Amino acid sequence: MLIGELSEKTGFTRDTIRFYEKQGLISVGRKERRENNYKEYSSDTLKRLLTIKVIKSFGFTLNETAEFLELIENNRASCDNVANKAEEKVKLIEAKIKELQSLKELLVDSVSQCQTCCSPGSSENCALLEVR
Amino acid sequence: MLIGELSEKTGFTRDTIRFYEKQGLISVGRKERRENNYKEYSSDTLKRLLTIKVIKSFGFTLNETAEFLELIENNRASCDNVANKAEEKVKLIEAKIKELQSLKELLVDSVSQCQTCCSPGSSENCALLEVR
DNA sequence: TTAAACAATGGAGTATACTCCACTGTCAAG
DNA sequence: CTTGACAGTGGAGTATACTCCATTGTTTAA
Repeated sequence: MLIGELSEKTGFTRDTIRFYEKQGLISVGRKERRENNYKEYSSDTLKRLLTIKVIKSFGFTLNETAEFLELIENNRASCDNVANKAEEKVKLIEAKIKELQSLKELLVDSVSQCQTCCSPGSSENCALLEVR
Repeated sequence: MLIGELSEKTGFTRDTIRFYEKQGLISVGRKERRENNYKEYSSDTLKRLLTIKVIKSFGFTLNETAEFLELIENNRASCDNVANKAEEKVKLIEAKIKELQSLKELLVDSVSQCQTCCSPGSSENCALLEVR
């Protein structure tokens, strides 16, 4: 199929598919062309792109996705391997959540301080922005 | 003071200070130069950079920081204004946390499915990466 | 036939926040 | 005097994931 059809079937834009091709996530051999030089994308490529979509939906980056794809290609994407990577990602997410929680608390504290640090309607700049 | 001293006092690198200057977050007038053309940074600039540091520590972007700085310059950085912006940021953070929680759950669910979708030691690729 | 859509390629831009590089000039210490 | 650190400027790169632009060629439908 041509890139337009592939785009339709995968939900990725043509440009994104071209980008992935450039990044090496998918490939089209020189021989896989029509007479007019248009690239003929195989159903394997379609499947691969849909797999990419799944992996990305788990929050993995393109680089990480590429790693998964390599495991799949080598038939080494076992549940162990996948679960390990997923657990690592879970840890990163937990850390990020923690970080955001801290930031949120800092902001909430700041806001509540803010409601007491100036008299209402005061035209002074907020003391919270002052150097600490 | 020269940029090296300013860098030391603020914790920002020289390059970062130059970057902020280029972005317009701080400025040095043509007249504020030494005879050798070295920029003379005022204590006001020092204070401004330290304020930038505070605002950034609240999780605001450089663009948002610039908005705050403008409010401060115009003596309009009242507690109301600041609190409003902080509350907006809190909402964004809450949304992001929610998003990350969902992703985490998806991954945790996937991992636990992973432990039942293949028999131990199986050499098959994990079915979780299959198209859904 | 014509115009629009589609395909290809190469290159650059977007957003964000820096960071590095190359080069020239100045200053300070050995 | 010499060398290394510091200052200036302009330009480009890094990371990430696209997205847009310009141009040329092909196909399709009116």
